[in-house]
Amino acid sequence: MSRALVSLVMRDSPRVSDESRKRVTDAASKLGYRPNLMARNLAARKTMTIGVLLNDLHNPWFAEVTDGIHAAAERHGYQLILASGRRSPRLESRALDTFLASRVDGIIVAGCRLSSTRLEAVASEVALVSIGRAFAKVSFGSVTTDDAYGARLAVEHLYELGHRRIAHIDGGKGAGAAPRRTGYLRTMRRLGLVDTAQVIAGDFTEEAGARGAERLLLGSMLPTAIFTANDLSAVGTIDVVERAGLAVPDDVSIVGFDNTSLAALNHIGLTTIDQPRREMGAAAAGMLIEVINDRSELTDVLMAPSLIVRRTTARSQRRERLSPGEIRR
Amino acid sequence: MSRALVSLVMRDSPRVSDESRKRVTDAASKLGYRPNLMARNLAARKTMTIGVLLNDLHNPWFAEVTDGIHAAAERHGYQLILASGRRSPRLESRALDTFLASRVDGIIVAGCRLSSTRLEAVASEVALVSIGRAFAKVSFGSVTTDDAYGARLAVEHLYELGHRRIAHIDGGKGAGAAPRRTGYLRTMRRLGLVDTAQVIAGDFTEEAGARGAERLLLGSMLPTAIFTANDLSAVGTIDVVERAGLAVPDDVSIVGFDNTSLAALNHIGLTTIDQPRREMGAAAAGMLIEVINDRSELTDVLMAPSLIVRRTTARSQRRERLSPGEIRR
DNA sequence: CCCTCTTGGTAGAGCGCTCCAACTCTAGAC
DNA sequence: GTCTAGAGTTGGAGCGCTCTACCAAGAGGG
Repeated sequence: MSRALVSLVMRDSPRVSDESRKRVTDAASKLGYRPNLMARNLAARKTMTIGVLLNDLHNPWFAEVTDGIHAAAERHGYQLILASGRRSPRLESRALDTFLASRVDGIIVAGCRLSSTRLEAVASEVALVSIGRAFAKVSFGSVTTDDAYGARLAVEHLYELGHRRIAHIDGGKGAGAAPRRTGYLRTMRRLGLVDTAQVIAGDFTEEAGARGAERLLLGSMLPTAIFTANDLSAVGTIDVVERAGLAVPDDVSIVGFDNTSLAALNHIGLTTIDQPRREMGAAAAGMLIEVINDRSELTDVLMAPSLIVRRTTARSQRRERLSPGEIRR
Repeated sequence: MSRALVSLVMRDSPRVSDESRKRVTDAASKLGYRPNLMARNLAARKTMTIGVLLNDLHNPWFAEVTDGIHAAAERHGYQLILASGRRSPRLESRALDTFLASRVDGIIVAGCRLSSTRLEAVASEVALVSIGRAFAKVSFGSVTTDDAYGARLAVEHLYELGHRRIAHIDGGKGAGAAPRRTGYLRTMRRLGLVDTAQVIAGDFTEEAGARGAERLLLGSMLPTAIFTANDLSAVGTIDVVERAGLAVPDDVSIVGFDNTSLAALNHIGLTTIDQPRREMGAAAAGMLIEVINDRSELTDVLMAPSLIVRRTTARSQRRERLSPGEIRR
């Protein structure tokens, strides 16, 4: 048997007779032979692998997006290699270099904080899709939720419940933070609430949500509702608000963003804006694979968010403003 | 300049003069040259890569263990490739095949559900360390917490608070579930509580915690305390208990296991058994790298768990048993 | 009976690196 | 002035595959 024959069997080509296929597989299992992926990829000049860069393994959002990517990739015979950026642009950048050096066929970055210039450079070498963050005029694709619209849904929900003093704890430079912030501000303006709008700086973490809540409690204008940039922040905010002796939602209503498994925990029951996370992952992987196989072009896909009402929002009590002294007992 | 010289520069060998090093790097950046990892690994017969198999991206425990692995690997110049088993042994097994085909230098499996036979087969090809689950008489290493002792800490804590009817919602076939179960049973026996001991089947998920709690509420012997196999289950249990109109910890105390970020959320404030997750990851990676470089042998490392008291446990009210009717209002 | 076509198989070049042995220079030792 | 010892560099083999020819043999057509 020739080397080439074995190669054909391993790639299960139809050009082999059943007899020699059997002979090869028998011999292979007897010898414990296992094709060397590196040699194969080197010779074939493709890897059937997609590199997936996750920004923060600690945020359940990424786990759920990954599930969607995984499902779509598997359907097309692609493998995944994951890397965690651990919320550090330096590590993110390094992970991308590794992907490029490994000659992955395509890259998906989820919630990536890297500059469009850096991503553009990567995209010039291999097809790339960004999830959760869109970029203007770039040569790579994106799959995002309409974050601005999501923010609008959140604010309108609170408005309909009678809230007028609605604050926003934002996501800083995080993916999707900017459109959520502007969506909040635009909606507040449209509803005639410019005077009471306030944006507190955050960064998508629980701690940021807690710090933001502390600043609001100390401030001169205590809001009756808080819209946070994501669920993780919302949980931090709830903690601080409750510890200050205020009740959620009776004294302060809170809306998160993402509808991660965290928000869905009954014990938390967070009202939030849903992103179709699995679908986003699947859409990104699907588009990427089409592009890898030259069947289509990279585009920007916008998914529709929706409001999920749980137990952290309620009708505003319109109670008079409390002084900080009364609150922090 | 010869190919070999470029190769030396790329691996920054000390045997190159500063002058030619500069010439090479200049030319490389001008041409946008990027070493091909596959070719390098193929020729070098090593990959400087560790494959990490995570059982469930949705459980924060894995994110935290991965942080530890990452830190140790980076310190020694090793890269990580992650794979998610998505709680399915079939996918776990396939991911291991991919690792082997990619010729990773070592493998770490975290919370893996695969049989010792299967892992043994993998370990015969490449160094392997299991985190969170120990195996008897095998040729691969492990890093685990003393789960039985952790369970004992939990039960003793509850006992000291005056609880006598303590139930356990277990982790089924999950990693570490068995020793936690036996640790619970042994301690109950030692404390003379055999009669009231009861183990409810679970599987380390929130849903399992919820279902387990439902069964306990319907059962004839309502416990005053519940020890769950992990934090995720504990959260599910809390939900159901509270929804049934009982207060945690006033009516029912609850202890989790793992001390994940979930337990630490102030809003949850779960009393739990801490596992040094980062240290476990770091120890596993450290041991693996030592073995890869033939500097030591694989061993079984046992870490000490500790009790973290938060707000889901309190002194038993020793109230008389409620009938199911009274409870589920 | 010759020719073409198809099916199943094979030889050999090459993918882009590393590694080894060997080679060329200096520079210092005696 | 010769010898030796590095320091720096290089050619070539080889890692384990795929891929592009190309070949042999039997089937079918005229």
